[in-house]
Amino acid sequence: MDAKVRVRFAPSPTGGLHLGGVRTVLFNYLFAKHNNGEFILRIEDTDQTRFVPGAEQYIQDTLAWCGLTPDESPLHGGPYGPYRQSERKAMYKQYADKLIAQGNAYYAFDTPEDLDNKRKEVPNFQYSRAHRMDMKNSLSLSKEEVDELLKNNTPHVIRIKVPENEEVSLEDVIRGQVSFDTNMVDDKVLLKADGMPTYHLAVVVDDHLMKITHAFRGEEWLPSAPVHVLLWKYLFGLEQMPKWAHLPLILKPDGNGKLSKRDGERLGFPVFAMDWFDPNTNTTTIGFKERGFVPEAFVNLLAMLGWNDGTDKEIYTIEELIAGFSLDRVHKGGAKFDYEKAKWFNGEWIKKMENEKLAALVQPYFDKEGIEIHDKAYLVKVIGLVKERCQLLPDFITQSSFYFKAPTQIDTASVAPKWDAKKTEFFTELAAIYNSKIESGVITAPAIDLEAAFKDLVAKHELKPGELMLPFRIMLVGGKFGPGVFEIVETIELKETIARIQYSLQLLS
RNA sequence: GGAGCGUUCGUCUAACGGUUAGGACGCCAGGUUUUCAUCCUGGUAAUACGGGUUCGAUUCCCGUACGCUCUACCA
Repeated sequence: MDAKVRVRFAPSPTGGLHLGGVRTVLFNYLFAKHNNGEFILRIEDTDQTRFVPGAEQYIQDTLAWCGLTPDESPLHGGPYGPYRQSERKAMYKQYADKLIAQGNAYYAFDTPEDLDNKRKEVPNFQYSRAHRMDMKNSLSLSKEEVDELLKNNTPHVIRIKVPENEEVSLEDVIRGQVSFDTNMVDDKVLLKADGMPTYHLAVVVDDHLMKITHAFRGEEWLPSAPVHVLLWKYLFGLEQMPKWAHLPLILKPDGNGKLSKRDGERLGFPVFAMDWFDPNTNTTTIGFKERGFVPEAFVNLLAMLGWNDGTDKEIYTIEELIAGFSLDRVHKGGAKFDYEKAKWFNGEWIKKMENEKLAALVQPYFDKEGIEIHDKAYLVKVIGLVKERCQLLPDFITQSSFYFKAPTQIDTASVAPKWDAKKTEFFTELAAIYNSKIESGVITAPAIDLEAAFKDLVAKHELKPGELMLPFRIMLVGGKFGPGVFEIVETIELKETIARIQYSLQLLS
């Protein structure tokens, strides 16, 4: 009973991975690592009609970005492969056959049209004990008829025969005991006409074959859990069944309901982990990564959606999450996603991150803006100067581009009304002083010295510093934002400062 | 319609059956920053409702309401 913990994330490759999906991965991962177990990625691609090229790669890339690397996967391989259900197709049939032989399943020959008609005819139709004898299957037909149909390769499915008047229950790790009346459960299809298993069969067979000890999935699966429990009972025995945990849903911020891609578009925030290009629609949906989230923050904020360790701590490294994670502190209720708080998490992580690491993450955004970085060390320094005012990675562009090139837009409107000849005179002399320093070999000076010199000059001109500071700032960065004025001067150096003073003086004259 | 699950500030959440129901985000006010942001201080705001059980219910039980999920040869 003390088998090694093995968990799996089993997505179907149909599109981008959204918040809920990544959080399921995360909880799997944290649980596995906390218990020194293994985390497996299994691709559930049994529905050929919904297969989307690139989606599997996308899932692997997303896991890699988040740092939630599986121990076994289609990419990494492993002792229980293949890890793609489409490649395991041949394995499932024997289990379906076993169920038939045991009388726990039966062949059904109804066409999709038959089913459609029946659903129209009978209100609230369920393919179950109430109606199964009205349908065309190996329970309602004679043995001869069935043999004939099978011999002729008549398209058919295999359905589970749900027993009558039984109570099926499972002990959910998060929810406690959950019970179902089998009279309310319908005869789900197990093996489709194309020979592929449905999720119901595949999940049970693969979890068994892959020695899964704990099965986590979204709460939306709870209603079909009795089918899975029944299959475990018929196929492998209940004592072999993994422990189930049905995770709470991530809800849309306004109103109720599961968070969807559309909500993100409507409200203006990402829902997918990374950019997802859908080849069918030829559109790209923005991801958290591209919006400027760092993976550490993304993982951190997801962990806090439905779990906490009982303390007030909110910022966690992945190591701390692994150490503290426990399923009995996972919530039952769904959590509405709050983008404002998500950004706060990212801001906290940016503040806490090494400048060098940040520089590497920020560099692509500068490249995209066409801002050339000649000196890596200079970028690292600038990042240290502005990081506490950035929440998302692209904020570094607006907060620091003036360190690399002169602002093109100068907010002269904020200073022009109070501008006069005395100020022009002041800045002209300031530029001249800086120039003479350059001529004597000085490139820059410490901010405190620059400030002292500036104030001396202000006094000499019989002006007030308050009147000059804002104009100076605007000359340097273009607007009312940014770090301390003299820190900027120190960093961009005297020559560049003079150029910016002169440029603005022109605009103001 | 049916089944299952859920419900503490606007949001994320804490609280052995005994707390002035705590923290965080947001918002508001003040301070720091001669800008903005950060930061600091303070404020705002919640146990869905009704019955039990109990000396005492946010907490346990029942009911109601509301919400969600599922109800496919999709997962």
